[in-house]
Amino acid sequence: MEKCVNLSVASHRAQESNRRLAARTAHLLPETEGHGTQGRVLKVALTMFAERGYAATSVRDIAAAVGVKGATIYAHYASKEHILAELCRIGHDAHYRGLRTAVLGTSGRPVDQLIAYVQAHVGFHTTYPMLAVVANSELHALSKELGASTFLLRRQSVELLREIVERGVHDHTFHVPDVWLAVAAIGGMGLRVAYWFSADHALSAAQVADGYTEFALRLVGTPPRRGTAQAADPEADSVAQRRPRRQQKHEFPDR
Amino acid sequence: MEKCVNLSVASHRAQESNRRLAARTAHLLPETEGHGTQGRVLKVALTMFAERGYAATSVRDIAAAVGVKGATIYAHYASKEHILAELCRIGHDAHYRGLRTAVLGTSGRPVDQLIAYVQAHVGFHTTYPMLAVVANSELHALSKELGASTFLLRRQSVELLREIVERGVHDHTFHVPDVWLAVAAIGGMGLRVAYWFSADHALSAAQVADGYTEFALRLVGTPPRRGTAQAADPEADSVAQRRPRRQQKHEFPDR
DNA sequence: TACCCGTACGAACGACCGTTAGGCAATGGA
DNA sequence: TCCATTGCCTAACGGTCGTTCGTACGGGTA
Repeated sequence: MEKCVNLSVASHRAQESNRRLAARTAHLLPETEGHGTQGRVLKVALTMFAERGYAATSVRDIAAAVGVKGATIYAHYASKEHILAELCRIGHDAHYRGLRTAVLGTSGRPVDQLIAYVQAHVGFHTTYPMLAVVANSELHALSKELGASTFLLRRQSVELLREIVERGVHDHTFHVPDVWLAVAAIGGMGLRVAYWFSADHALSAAQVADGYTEFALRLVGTPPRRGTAQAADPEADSVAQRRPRRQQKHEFPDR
Repeated sequence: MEKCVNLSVASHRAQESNRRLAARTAHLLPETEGHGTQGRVLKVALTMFAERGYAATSVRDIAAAVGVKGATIYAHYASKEHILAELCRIGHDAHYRGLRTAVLGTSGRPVDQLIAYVQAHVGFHTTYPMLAVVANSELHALSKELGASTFLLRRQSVELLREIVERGVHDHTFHVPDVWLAVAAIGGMGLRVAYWFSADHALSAAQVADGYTEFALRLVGTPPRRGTAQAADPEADSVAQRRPRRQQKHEFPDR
């Protein structure tokens, strides 16, 4: 046993079975993807925070991967925590805006809104897995001050789903034992997608989104329109039986 | 801005909105709960790993909370990673054994097995939230050698659910667009319970387990026997309409 | 009595931590 | 040509990290 095996070294040998998430490439938002050193720092930090965790990633680690010395980081960000804060804000902001845009672009019926919400929710987690992992599982490392705007966005995302479910229950299209429980279940199962999904997964992002949309509709107790989904055949898009086709691509680029 | 604000200090000021999990008391298994220093180390480490994360918790932090000096920890554990390894192993072992016992105590019909599985799955996450959080979100910090047995247990837990769903699809009681997707959704939504559930939650552990069981049954497309769940009334136990009553307490102590 | 073993300690090792200070070269507008 | 700005550097500060070493105390055993 060596004298001093430190965190970053230990994390480096993480290989396959114990990977934190399946995705291998950091995907930042197109409009946020800067081309200078500052943007590269953000992208590298995203990858490392997602794979090793915030606390296990040092400023020098990020700098080395960017191709710069540690001190240079501080010419672009006030502190390591500010980098995390920006990533969390970007992630939750994109997430919430995606949900909001999708939901607002529907008829207004709770069923349609739920479909749009889950499509956008799952779509975000398949398109930006690393952003989702960092924004969700490193949030606790953020101080109250630096995380304030992020916490607000997260509350709004949950609240948006809660209102949809509540309205669906109210007009008797949804039937759930408890509104909050359904919100937690739908939100939670979508969140977990970020950990196991990757571009080379057997299922495409659209298939995952469609499958989870079907699951969410069943979860809230909506009666199936025609038949129910068939097993084993990935082409059998059961959601298409309820709506003409998956609605707009909810602003996330296709893969 | 101070000269050197370090991780442990920064994590200490995490207060409310950004807490990693809602639970406040570490709950180790009764049979694992040692009374000596070794047991106290395990319990304290569980709390700190759950709240701050493995990498953000130092050996001296644990020692101080136990009331002992850092060097003493090494009289009981070979390394910090060995503590994490033991916690992960305990957690996944209890989880898998709970699932297995619950499923084996049923009639053998996929519906009954799924009910038993979800009850045990959710029950574990409400009873041992900290153990679940550590065992799941700190797993990536474990080396392949120290985590081998844990990785195996996790694969077995997922495989158990996969077989249940597969058999249900095969005998036409379940109808899902994709078996693996249903497994991921059911497993994932249960896993998230550990993060938001606590003893003083508005919903009891039993209500959460029953609600999620209902969700899982709907998710796999089982036709409702009589009516569906009613909204807003926590006493309306929809699962009870399918089965006489929640089956045995699947070996987790009641709260 | 002599011995051992489990438990706990202070001190230290060497590496790494986040962060700052100060300097140097290139750039571009006045 | 001068000057301010930008971007990056080296070096260092004050700590903390995981871990080891040598020691000491206390109780059970031979």
